[in-house]
Amino acid sequence: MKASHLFYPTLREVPSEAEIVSHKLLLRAGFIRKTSAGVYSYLPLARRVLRKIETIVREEMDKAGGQEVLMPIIQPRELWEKSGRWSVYGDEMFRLQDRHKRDFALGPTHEEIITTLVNAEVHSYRQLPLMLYQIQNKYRDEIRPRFGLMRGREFIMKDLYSFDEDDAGLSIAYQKMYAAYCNIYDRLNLKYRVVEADSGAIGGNESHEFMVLAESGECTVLYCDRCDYAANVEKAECYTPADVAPAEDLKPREKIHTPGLRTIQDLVVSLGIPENRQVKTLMYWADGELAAVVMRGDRDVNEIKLKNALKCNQLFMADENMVRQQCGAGFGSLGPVQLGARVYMDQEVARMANFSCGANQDDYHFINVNPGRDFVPDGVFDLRNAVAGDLCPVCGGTLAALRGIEVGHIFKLGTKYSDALEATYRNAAGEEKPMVMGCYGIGISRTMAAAVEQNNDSDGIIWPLPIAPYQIIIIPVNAKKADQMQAAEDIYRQLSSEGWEVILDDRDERAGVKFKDADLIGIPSKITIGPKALQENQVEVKKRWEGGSRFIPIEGISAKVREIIGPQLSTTK
RNA sequence: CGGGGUGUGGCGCAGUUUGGUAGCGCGUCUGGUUUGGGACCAGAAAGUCGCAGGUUCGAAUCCUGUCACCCCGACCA
Repeated sequence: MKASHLFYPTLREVPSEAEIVSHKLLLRAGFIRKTSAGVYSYLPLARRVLRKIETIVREEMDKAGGQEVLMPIIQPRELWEKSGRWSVYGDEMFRLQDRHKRDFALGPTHEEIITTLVNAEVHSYRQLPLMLYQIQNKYRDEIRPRFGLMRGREFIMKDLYSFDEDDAGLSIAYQKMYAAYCNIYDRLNLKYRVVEADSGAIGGNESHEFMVLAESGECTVLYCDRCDYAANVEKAECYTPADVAPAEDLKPREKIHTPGLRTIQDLVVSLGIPENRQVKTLMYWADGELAAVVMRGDRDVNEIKLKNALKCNQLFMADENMVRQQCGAGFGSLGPVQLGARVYMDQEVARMANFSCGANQDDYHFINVNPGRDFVPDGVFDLRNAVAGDLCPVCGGTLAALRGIEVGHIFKLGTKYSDALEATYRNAAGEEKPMVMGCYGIGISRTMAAAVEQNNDSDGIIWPLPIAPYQIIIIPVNAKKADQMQAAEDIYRQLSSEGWEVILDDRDERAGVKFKDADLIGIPSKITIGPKALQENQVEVKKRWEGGSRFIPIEGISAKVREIIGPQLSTTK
């Protein structure tokens, strides 16, 4: 491709809307343009990258036994009523009406469609197992779209759905997908980790997330330094050794006057009580009932764990006025001792002794409170977020934390959707059984952003070779010099004919401009044709991902290029 | 939805407090000089100041309403 014809409008300045590096660079390098909040156009360079990611994903899905389909984006309300998700999905679903005022949704996901399809066509165990997948746009009216492609309202996603006779079949499918996903991220050349995850609203039991590691990641990943335990912070268990008892004598409880002191920090500052000797009490509204969560002062509540522990459907922070009515004190003065609500205690608190907490009376706190003696909780669970430094729940090693971008997520769904949508089959014994399902997603457009997030420098993007929009860019230093252009054309034709994807920057720009653009758009290797080297029939080859360059003779350039850049990749458009 | 902020040539911004009919840098176009890391000189084009109403002799500027976008939070691939 000649740069003079390539549509890649680069920007010198960063559009003010961009916050994170992938968003800034994809805009600046002419890969994407925004149409509306969370909705983007993909320009030619981006299209090529997306296609390469898709190709790798497709190859691995096919290899694992998947078959590609294409399904409607516009989906009728009835389908979503059947699964019960028309109301559950709420405002996050884009909804529209046709001319007859019939309701439709823009598909946020395709469980309903695919299950209905399979239900209609699959009736016998002889037709199972079955793995179908699609790569297409999905729509979620996010509360707050942000970070460019990272959290869009329209995004490209691969979803594969597996249908099996039983749990054993599902496990096989799940393992195949797990392996396929590892292959995919290996082939994409991205640094990632697989973590245990909560399966959330989609349902099911076992679930793993694939996290591309990057500073700007929205997820916190905890992993063990000794074994291969790794989990999303939402899921990571906090391991509390059972044998550790409080190592101090219990002191008598005292009520102290603490005018105006409301926060953990207030008590640290005014009374010198460290955060980890305090307990905080947070009030939740769980399925219409007030629930207090009691936790060490420096910890954060994990609402997913809480929701799972209480087995409730709806959970949100309680309103202060309501709490005051029922408990007699405001948020900053609550404690588990004789509280007018059910008390759920984080397991860590059981190991604490002589801590301080609110006295359920404004401007008063207790000190030297002890669980068991001063109050008995209605339940003790693991309710806090794990943090770096915690003990590994598997081997007792130490957990460390990393930031990650969730680019893939695999679930065992079980029979949740097949029950709701009556996707059944006849087994060998002639019995009617629900199919056992799994679903496996990869954010394609998000993966592109994640790749940039992980691979960039102050000059721009550094595409991993397997997904680079082009692999080589040829830059004649001066487009007006016929000998340079001639050499550039020759090399361009030769490398292109050998299957390399090459840009020839034939624009009549100064060398600096061409170098800057080449670096910005992140082409992995650059061949510069300058006057001095050309006299000796040489050109300069430079890799985007490392400093330094080398001069090589034009004669026999293909072999040299292969040697320097790497073997020609099989990935096709 | 709550809190904060911004809308002014393609991009980044100033001007708004104190009303007088729009300016800077980058980019674009023309000509010339340049040519190994975002050149220089000369000239030019391009803006209903987000939109609608109002106040005023006069509104980018004041008032009312409205829309869009960004950031923080609750939610999520």
